[in-house]
Amino acid sequence: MGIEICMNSLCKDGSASEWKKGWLLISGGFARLCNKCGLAYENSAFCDKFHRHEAGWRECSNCNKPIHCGCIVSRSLFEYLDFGGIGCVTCVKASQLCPDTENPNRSVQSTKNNASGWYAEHIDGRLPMERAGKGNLMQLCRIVEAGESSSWPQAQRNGKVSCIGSSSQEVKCRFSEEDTGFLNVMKHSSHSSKFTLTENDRPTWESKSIHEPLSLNISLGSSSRNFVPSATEIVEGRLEGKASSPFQQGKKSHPMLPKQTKTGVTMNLETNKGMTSHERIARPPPDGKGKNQLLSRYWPRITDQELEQLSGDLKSTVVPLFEKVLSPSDAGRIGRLVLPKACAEAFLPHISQSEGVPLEFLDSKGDEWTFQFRFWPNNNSRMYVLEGVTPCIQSLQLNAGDTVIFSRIDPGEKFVLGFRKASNSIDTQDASTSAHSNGISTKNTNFSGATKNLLSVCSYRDLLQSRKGNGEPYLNGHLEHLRLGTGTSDWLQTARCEEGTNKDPLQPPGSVSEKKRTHNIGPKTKRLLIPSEDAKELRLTWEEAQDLLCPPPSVKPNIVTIEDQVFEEYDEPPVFGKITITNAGPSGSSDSASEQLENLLRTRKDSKKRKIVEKGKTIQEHKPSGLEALANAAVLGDNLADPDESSSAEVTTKHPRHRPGCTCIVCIQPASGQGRHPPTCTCLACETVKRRFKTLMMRRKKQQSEPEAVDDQIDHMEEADTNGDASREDASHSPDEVSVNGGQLEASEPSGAGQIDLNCHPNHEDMEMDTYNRTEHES
DNA sequence: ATGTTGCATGCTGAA
DNA sequence: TCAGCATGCAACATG
Repeated sequence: MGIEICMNSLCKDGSASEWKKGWLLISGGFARLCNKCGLAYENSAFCDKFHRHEAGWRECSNCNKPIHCGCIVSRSLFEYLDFGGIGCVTCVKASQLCPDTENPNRSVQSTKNNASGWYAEHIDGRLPMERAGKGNLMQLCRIVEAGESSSWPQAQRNGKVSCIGSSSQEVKCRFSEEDTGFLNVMKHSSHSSKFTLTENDRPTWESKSIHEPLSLNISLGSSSRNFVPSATEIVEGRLEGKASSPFQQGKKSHPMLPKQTKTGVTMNLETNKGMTSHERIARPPPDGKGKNQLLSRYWPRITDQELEQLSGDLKSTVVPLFEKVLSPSDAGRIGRLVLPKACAEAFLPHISQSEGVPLEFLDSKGDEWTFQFRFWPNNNSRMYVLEGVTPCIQSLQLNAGDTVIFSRIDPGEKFVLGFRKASNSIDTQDASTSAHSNGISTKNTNFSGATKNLLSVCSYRDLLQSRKGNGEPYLNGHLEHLRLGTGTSDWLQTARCEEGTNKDPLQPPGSVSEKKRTHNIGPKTKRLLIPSEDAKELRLTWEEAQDLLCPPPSVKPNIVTIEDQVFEEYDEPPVFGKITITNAGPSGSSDSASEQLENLLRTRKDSKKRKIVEKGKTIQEHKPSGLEALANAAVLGDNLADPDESSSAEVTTKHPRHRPGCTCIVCIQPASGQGRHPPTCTCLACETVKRRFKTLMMRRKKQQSEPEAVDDQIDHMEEADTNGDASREDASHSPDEVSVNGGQLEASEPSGAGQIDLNCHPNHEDMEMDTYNRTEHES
């Protein structure tokens, strides 16, 4: 260690016998001061004594006490004020603990004077207790004393982390919530005069020592009655365990202070950026029964901006209560949304009868809904549900995995049902277990007519942008497809646009029917993009596979009936690979792939019924096999051509796997247009079928005699074999059934299925020939 | 046949 | 170990 000198640049005394701690250093630790300078610092007279003639002196806006701003020595001795100017800690403290009734116009909304520095230090994990500035310590102590902090449990502190994923961010979030506690403690009870401190105003050790006993029941973001206990409440120790009903408490509530919801983090960001925070914060629940037991997963995660906007637009307080990730059951047609018991008992009216009570909700579009809030007896307990939510869920186009945010309008007894869309299953999972679900809350609540849009998906997009910019990893994969303007107006505009596109809440454009939704709950089934894994799960009947075909653009098909089955006949091979939903039912073809897929799935049921009806009918033997092969080819991808043809096969746009002149069963569909082919028909199709049947029979005989030789081939045709075997085993099936079985595409490895031949796969031929054989014999 | 309702069951995560 | 909750299911209602 080198020679120690007083860190007062005007002193630099290196011979002091006694040393004192000075101000908190940016790099950590404390300034080392000689006894003389240290005493000056302790007496808050350092700048007065040593910096008297330097620039940067300002006066407290309240008491006019001169403070040397910009000096590290005095950084903890003042706060910046919202409306400009600074306030010395004494005045700040006074305004915190006593509602400013004498000077309501003087906002002491504090931002921070040293935000970035400390913040960065926190992020870095360098949080030495001893780094706390003296003024901060004093300030904190006063606050704590005033708030009887000893009675504050720390229960809520555990939820601090959830909102952010990385460790550093956890720290960040932790501070934010703690700060919120602070904010709440310090805040004024009116909009015009409130004072909030942010993390940087706190000594670092606060988070480790004093905060340990601190409770953040007073939550963040909470506003009203339940959220923000007044200083009086704090002093009286009524913060904790006041399990009075929210409604009861509401009567004594304070107007919500939107800005007070800013957390330390938020404040930091805002201070630094001059803009409203987009941080999505897991807000500890407001005061309410059992709030202490509320799992953090239910903490409402709502950005400050959203909350501000909400409150501003509503001209009232919106109190985020809790949120819940919708389960399939919640989002299903049953119309019952299971409420977390703790949340229900904490924030919703107490109900003694199972029938419950109706509760009025405003959804994000401003629509009013009335849900029955009730419970069921369940294991000597209760299970709380909201009944009749289906229309609302539909209106908001919510699905399993999305998050609904329950808020309350204050004053008033109405609830606000916000939501946050889940972008994918990851979100769904995470959202249920941690706070880093980062969907966007999209809420449009039209109350006063001007702006009905409140929290909404759009705001989530906003968040996305801001956070993605920060490289928040947990946002990856979340709503990347969403874009949002950066400002509130954009946000609202977007929300309104969204609203405008959904004039009919019960039938939102692009929304699937209730039935479809019921059967396709969850993000995965809603995805337009079907990854390969999912695609492999797709199983098509030959009829459905038919939908994968469409005529060449310039070709008009002839209608051919073969064995009571109607075919489209093309002079040229059909284009392959596009779902056209040619027989998709009343709606016909759809524009979007998802709708088409849903139509496809929907019609599958009809197809099966049809097959049952048609059971027993004979079918032209080549027909299913060819289509099966097509179906297989459609799903299984490349290299499906016959080995004999694969070498020369060239993918064309008209018929990707069939070269010109291909004689596959599809390409050679009879051109007679006369319908049913007689058994003696010698058309190309029938001749081919017959020829292949003979080939098949020969191959079978050969297989029986040389099973091993065929096994090799089978190994390369696993998928087709499965189908073929199934067909053979189920010889009693009707041709249609056989075709169905054969046509269903197994989720096989592409490599293994790559040998399926559109033209004359032996096993398929086997199958089809079986069918054909039976058919011929039956006829 | 389909939808609704009330409850039971079993899994999961928290204590 | 147990409470909470997602979901199944039977009884009932409705078309």
